[in-house]
Amino acid sequence: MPEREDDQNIGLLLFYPYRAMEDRVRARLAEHGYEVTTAQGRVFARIGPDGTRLSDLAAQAQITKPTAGFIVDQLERAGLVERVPDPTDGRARLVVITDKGRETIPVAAAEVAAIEAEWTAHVGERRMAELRRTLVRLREITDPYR
Amino acid sequence: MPEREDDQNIGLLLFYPYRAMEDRVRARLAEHGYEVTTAQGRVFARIGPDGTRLSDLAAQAQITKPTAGFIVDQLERAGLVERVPDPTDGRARLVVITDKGRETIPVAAAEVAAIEAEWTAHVGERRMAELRRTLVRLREITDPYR
DNA sequence: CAATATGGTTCGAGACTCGAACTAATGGGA
DNA sequence: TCCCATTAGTTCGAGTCTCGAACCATATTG
Repeated sequence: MPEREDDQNIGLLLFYPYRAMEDRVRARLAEHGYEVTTAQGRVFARIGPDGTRLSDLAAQAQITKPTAGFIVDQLERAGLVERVPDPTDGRARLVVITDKGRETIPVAAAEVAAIEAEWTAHVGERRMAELRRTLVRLREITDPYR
Repeated sequence: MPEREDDQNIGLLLFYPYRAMEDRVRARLAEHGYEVTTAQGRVFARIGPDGTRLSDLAAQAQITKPTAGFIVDQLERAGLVERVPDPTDGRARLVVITDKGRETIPVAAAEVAAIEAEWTAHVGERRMAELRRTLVRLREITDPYR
């Protein structure tokens, strides 16, 4: 993303807090014994409550099916997810979160909440609420899925 | 970054527009014959007007020195940057943008401007200005450098 | 029931990243 | 002046991430 001149480039500005959050959530999970890489986290975070197909994970994370399969293999070896047959389609399998995988969710959520609290303390309630609203709006035109 | 429940997780929300921008800038550069990968772009974007040391690039991009060296090797082979001796320190070298490398800047800047215009059209002037202000504030506590 | 489409996997290769160990030059003291 | 801890950068080996192309199995369509 070459681009210079006054680092107020909004792309970079979006990146800093995103990276900070991702790094801290990963660090927190590691403290609790869950060694999850960035790539694994991005896939894992997109698994729905009732499981999600590999193709859907790939589409939403904007990675190819082989890449998604590679990541799911790792998550499966780590015991965080498993592949079960999709009852509605014999070709498909659903990637579902295991009980062990589910344990990570409150840990991650707590860290996210802590970070959001810090950010709110720094910029104020109003700005944080506004930030969230604007990002939700932007998602409408920047996230091809949903 | 495992975390679910209501995709209003602000980490993800930051990520969507960031990714959209990065992808489009890269695509635009490719159209103009500049094949720059994500990793290369992130390093290139941090080279200052008078050149920057490898260690500084690594620190700012939060990658290790070997990784930064690997990327700079590629950019150098592509003719976009070169390493020149640092006149103030015999151990160091400055990574500087070549004339060819400089040609990419207006191309990327134009695409960034176009995207910002689209975003502004979608959320409004006021919200965009507010978004930028808030992100600048957040950078103060999420970017260890600067 | 053939033809096409869809869900996933396998294969081979390239890009990215790191930690550890190393070389070269700097900058303080004794 | 000379030694040595520090800093800038590279080399090495290994592991992770990513993709395109080719492939298999099951659905779906006409």
